[in-house]
Amino acid sequence: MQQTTVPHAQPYFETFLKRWPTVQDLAQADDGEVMAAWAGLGYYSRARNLLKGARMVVSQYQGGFPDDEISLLKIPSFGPYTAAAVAAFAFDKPANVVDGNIERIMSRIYAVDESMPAAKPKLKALAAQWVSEDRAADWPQALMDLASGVCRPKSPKCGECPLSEGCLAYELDQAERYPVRLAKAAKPRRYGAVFLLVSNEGFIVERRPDKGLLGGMLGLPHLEWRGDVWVDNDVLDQLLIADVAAELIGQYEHVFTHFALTQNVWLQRLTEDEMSEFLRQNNRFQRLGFGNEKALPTVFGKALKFLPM
DNA sequence: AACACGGGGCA
DNA sequence: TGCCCAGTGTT
Repeated sequence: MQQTTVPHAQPYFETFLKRWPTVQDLAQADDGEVMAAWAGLGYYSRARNLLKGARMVVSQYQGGFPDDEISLLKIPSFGPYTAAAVAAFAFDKPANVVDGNIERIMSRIYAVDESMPAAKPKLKALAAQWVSEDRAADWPQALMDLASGVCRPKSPKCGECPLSEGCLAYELDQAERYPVRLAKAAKPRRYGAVFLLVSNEGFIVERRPDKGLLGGMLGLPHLEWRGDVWVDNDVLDQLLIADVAAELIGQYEHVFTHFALTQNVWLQRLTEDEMSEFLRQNNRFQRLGFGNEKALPTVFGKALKFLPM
């Protein structure tokens, strides 16, 4: 769930456990199937690293997880948070489990005025004082539950909080001010054009390289997403199939972590023969049948919604 | 230490 | 519109 809300992640979690019930099953999974199952969740490097981690656990530990934080931390997809969380929740070991929730609680109890993210080391040190040898798993769980339900980012319910006595932010009547965050720089905007090369059976996609944005995912062909506005004539010069008429059928907006995208949607209708011929000459592309749109990241799923029914 | 990396829900 | 989410890996 790293950086993802529980309600968003939960159905994916259920699907994953049904399809790959054990770490051995996941280690043997097909990479493309795992990436497709992750589509829509975002932060796709997590899926690649989860697979790497599963394969390492099976090869190094014969499929049984190590139970100490130091060893867990060496597994791909395990960072400081996850290593501590697994040590505590799976093995009931004392561990300093610090996620965004616990950072918020600490910043309020101690009224930490240093701004995020610079304050993170200080908040982690403060959280260390709350690690308990007794009921090691219950303490971080209780703090996280308290943070999500009571010590919420907006409108904290200090009147219901068992820790309000001694909470410096509460005594200052400024709970909502913490954690202190500086205003973020405005998100830059980029512009692009995406191409729907469509036959009666499906449409053309490509497997994106493992590194970078949407790495390892299937994607639609598109112009590079750049900071300057496209010109339609330029787009027409860069069609993958030059001798088939292209029609501009829509435009949409999509927001990534570090930029916003305005994208035009271009449609080219192909016969089955034209598509087969194109695929024969362009190995990096493949056809995805209608009905499999869920294998695509959201930014491309949005483009397909412009297809006339 | 700073940056790259998705997407959805909510005020 | 901006914030935040059971953060990690790379530069």
